[in-house]
Amino acid sequence: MTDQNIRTRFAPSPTGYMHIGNLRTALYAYLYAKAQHGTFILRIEDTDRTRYVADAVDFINRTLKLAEIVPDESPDLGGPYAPYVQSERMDIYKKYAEKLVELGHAYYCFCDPDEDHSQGKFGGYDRTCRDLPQDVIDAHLKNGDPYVIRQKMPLTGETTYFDVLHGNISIPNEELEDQVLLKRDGMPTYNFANVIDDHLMHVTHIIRGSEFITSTPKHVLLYQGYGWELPTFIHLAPVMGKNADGSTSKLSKRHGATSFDDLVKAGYLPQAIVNYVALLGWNPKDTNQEIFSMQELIEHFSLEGLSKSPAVFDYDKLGWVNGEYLKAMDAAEFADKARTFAGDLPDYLEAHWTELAALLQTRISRMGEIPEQIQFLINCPDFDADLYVNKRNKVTPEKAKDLLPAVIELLENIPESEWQNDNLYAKLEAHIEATGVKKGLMMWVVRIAAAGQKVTPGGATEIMTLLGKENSLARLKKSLAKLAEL
RNA sequence: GGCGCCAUCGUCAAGUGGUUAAGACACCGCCCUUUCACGGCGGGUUCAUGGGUUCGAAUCCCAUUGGCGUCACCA
Repeated sequence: MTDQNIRTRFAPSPTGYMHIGNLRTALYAYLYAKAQHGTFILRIEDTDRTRYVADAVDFINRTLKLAEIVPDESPDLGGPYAPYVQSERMDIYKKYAEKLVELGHAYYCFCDPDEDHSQGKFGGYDRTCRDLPQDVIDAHLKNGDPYVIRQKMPLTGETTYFDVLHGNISIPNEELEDQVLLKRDGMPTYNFANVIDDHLMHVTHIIRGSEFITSTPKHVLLYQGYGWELPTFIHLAPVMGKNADGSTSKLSKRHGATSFDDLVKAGYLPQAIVNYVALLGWNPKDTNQEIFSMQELIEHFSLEGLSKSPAVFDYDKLGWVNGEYLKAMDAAEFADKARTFAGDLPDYLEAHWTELAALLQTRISRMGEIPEQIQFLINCPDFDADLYVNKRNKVTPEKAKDLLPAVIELLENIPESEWQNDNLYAKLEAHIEATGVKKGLMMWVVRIAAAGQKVTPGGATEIMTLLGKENSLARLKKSLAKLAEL
């Protein structure tokens, strides 16, 4: 029922940034391996010295850990095919590159990359080095001249491979250039190291982005050149972002927070991000469920559920998923976590934080909204009398002016020690009954006068509870004074 | 531009020749309500276009259009 030998890998280059598209690729590779009781490998592809970023490997480790994507083999963990960092495997690539030359599928090229060459089809180089006599090659090598090793592509015919999502894909061989395998600095290129490592590490399923669809024939030719068995290819559709004009393009920084890190900082829970991202381009075949724990994702995951068309990243839906996680959180846990996003608070709010957090818990879709949500409790907004207008409850500024004095008097008689929500509510309710005013009208007036803002987390009495007696009355009086000017 | 991939509501999507074309987000309306939110109920000309194949097409084929990718000593 399960194949113990399934092995997938995530092979990022260390850029210090975990794009949401890469995270999704890692997730799917992980989910597939785990769903099949297989092995998930983390391999670092750091063959570009010019793009190396310090601490980037730590960053990747931390990110994967936060996302609960845990490798079975990695640079830190080691494993049967260590090392798992490409820059530590240079001798391996050199050996295999030379072997491919021997096999007749690659050749030495001594062209200078900075020099202009006769323009062949492929721009900066031509294929003349293919035909270099052996004695010329030997002389260059003996002389210690710099060189690269290029793959020798077939000039005719086409190369076909099978992709789980797309079926057979064929590319005419004449479209394939004699790509560099081993660079001048001795480092392998992605297209080479990737194939060597995937084979050596016994990767069975290559799950990666669709940008590699066109270069896969080159990889296939490499496997065939060595006489190696082909892995199974799965090319994922890209994650898109929505542009201001409504069009879409591959998700990038201009679409806002698009790295896992950015999203966490914006107040989305790691599990919620993973949950949402899992659904971007995949959906379970056996359920309409939308909220999944990592364990549930593993249980439901199958390659058949992968989508081959691009998916647009939707912050609204992410917000909904995150909101579901937020609401499901233990109240105390939410309060703690939310507190770290709230910033500096005045004493009265600090004292009422548990209540405030409870009000926020069902109202926000991400923690980053908290400061703006509670700002009105710290500084009363300077508001206009129009704010009192509410059609449904038939509220007008005039009515507010009529009702407020009695409320203020009532509240002034409530001792500080009895200034709690239930009591305030009870007192106001009694007052409402005594005066015969509609509850909605009265509460609206009080809430606006105290909050100075149309939409608030919590109703009139809840806000006054948070503000405290002194503060509430000060606000009410000030509001009344403003109304008196009318 | 060559080559390649893709195409179901605004978005994520189910669907694999015969369905009233699911579900979710968003949106709109109603209910609930001390505002908002939560929750409940309800709503919407969705199969890019044009040709085929077929008794029958969102499903198969071709073309067109559009989107995306790729064409580095980056990955």
